Amino acid sequence: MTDIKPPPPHAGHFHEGQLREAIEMLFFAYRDFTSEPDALLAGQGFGRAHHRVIYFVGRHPGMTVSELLGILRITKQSLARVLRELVDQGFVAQAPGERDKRQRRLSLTSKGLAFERALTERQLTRIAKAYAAAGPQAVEGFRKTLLAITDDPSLGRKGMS
Amino acid sequence: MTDIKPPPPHAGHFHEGQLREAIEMLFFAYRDFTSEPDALLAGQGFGRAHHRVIYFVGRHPGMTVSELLGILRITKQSLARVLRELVDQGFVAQAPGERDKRQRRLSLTSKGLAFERALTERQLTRIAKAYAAAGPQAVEGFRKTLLAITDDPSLGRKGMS
DNA sequence: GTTTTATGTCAGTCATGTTGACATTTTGCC
DNA sequence: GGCAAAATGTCAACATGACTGACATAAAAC
Repeated sequence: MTDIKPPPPHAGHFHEGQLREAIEMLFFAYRDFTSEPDALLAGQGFGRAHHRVIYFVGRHPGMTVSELLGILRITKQSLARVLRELVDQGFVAQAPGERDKRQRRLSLTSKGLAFERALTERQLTRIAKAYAAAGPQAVEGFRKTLLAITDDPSLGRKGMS
Repeated sequence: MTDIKPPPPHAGHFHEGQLREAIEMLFFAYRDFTSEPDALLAGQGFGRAHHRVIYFVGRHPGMTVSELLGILRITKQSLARVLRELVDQGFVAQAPGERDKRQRRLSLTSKGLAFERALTERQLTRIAKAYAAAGPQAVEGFRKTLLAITDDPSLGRKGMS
């Protein structure tokens, strides 16, 4: 009585079991995917929040604090602590904007760049192995489906200029 | 000098840009995917940890605490707080094992079952839409690739019986 | 010249994870 | 029968990363 459920009327033409499999795959994949850089981060007294900042600043050198907040979707108070530690310890550099001097343009120092590579390398390797094992056609389906799961793939990444 | 990097020697036959796209897609998809049930959870004074417990107990009625700990990969102390709240508020039931009376077999009450459906429905709908939009072939690639990203797809789910 | 924007900061709180130590009940083995 | 191991619970202390609310400053924009 507790495990046989009628399919919900809005589930489209997929079985609920297939959809639940996706829920669980996302949970397990993300858990494993994020677990690797943690040892490296812990060695520096950092956490995942630091990784995210380092990653996106490395990806978008010269980005503003506002842009970073838009990507991470956290409050500026949450970001402030993490960012201050990274700046104080010489991983991230801040520079006033040229046109708009209120902005603090963010970039990685060479120390930050080296750390970013060490952190991201583990994840790149994991993805590379998975992509190679799955094959190009599966990767295309992976990309297409994952983007469809995301709220709006264009926002929060490059859309906010 | 900061954004042109040579491809790492171990990245296989995919460009680093493609691999970084995957890193970012996983981040954004998972963030959006987990964001929806939060309002519902907050209304009960719960968080994501409660959702995970409710989800997996609903998925595996009669599971033991050890099995749940193995899936979630958190400490028993972390689980204890969440589980106690769910039991106290009548979402989860505990029953001693028949053969092994040390065990507390976990299951959802009818109240818990109703809440599980309300919570999971949002995520099922999201996946169903994405699957429908992407098509069966893309879904197959999605599954294959996501499983390859996961450490060992057989462990931590059904393999520990 | 006033308002808005970009950013920083202080203070308090909450959710969720951790480690370490210890208690209880039951099982399983000699 | 008795003792070790297992399944679970619990207390205490702590770290991380999120939140809200309030206020401060400098620069840009109208």
